[in-house]
Amino acid sequence: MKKTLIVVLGPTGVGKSKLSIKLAQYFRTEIISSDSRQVYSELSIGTAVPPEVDLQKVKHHLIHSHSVHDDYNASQFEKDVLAILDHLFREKDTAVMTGGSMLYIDAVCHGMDRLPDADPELRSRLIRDFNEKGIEHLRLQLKKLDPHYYSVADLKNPKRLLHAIEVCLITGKTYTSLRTNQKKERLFRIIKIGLNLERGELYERINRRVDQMIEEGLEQEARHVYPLRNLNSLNTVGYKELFAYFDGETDRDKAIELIRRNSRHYARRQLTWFRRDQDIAWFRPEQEKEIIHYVESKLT
RNA sequence: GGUGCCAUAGCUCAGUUGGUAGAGCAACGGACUGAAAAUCCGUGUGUCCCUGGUUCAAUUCCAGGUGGCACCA
Repeated sequence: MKKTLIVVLGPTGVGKSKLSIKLAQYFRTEIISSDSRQVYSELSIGTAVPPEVDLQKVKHHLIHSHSVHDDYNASQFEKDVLAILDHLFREKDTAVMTGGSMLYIDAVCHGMDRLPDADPELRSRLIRDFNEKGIEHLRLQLKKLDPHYYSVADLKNPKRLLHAIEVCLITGKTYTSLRTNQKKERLFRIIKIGLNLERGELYERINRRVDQMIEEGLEQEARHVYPLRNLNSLNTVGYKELFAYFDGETDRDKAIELIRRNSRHYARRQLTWFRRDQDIAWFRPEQEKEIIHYVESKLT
């Protein structure tokens, strides 16, 4: 029998975790989190890690598996998930993956091209150059290293330019030549379940969840990691806004309002990304029966 | 009940010496291959409260109405 990965995706706060537990229980299997921030063990409240009771019900993978000090990325995630699945599929026919990190989901479903690991020293040098000389400097460098990518790149986006440059410098090849634009073959079947709500309803849920996080002690959690604020892992909604408050740049209410807004913006970006994926079957989060029925119809 | 002020975008407001309007915030659309909860690009979405009058033309002027606020009774 062909093994199956059931992917539950959707905007933040829509109710993915709850449904995933139901699915995992129904199919007697385990859950892999596809959330780029829940992997960090220092973060719980602000990343909406499921409560301990839920984690007890079903085994979860890649939650609190790393530290904010670790360099983690989508490619590493792809490798980690494939290893977990390899192990899991020896015993189970299905597995559930749930989370909203778009690139991470695609890394598992489509695969990432083989590129070199980032060299921390080179990266910080390039960042320093960018800060001192501006984006024009990055553009000129890229134009020399990879004229083709330069012609199609988003020339206003420093991260994109910088990454292409570092890949060229490390490999001695052009970034273009390493981008295959091909889906990787997977040995398992993938079923994508998308959860969504009417926009106003979703925003209400997001706003309410932020208030709940504050009640549960998000401020204290953020204060705990405040000294590490420069780590990329802490460039995260729910923390960066509170850091600004701790710095005295805004007041508390303003910071909380910004968390709400930035969470809404994040949800929108997620929906934009998912919209173009034709493989997703969309449901409302409470349609458990319909979803199970849909999955079973795909399994036969 | 009387007098005065106000009514313009989802919100707070600006403006048009009469030629159908614009800021901030919010909102909306898009991109995305190893930092992705990141990063970047784009978009005013409007019965200018209603009805009538004056006028070639009214969101703007006039009258009445409705609603809100303030003060006086």
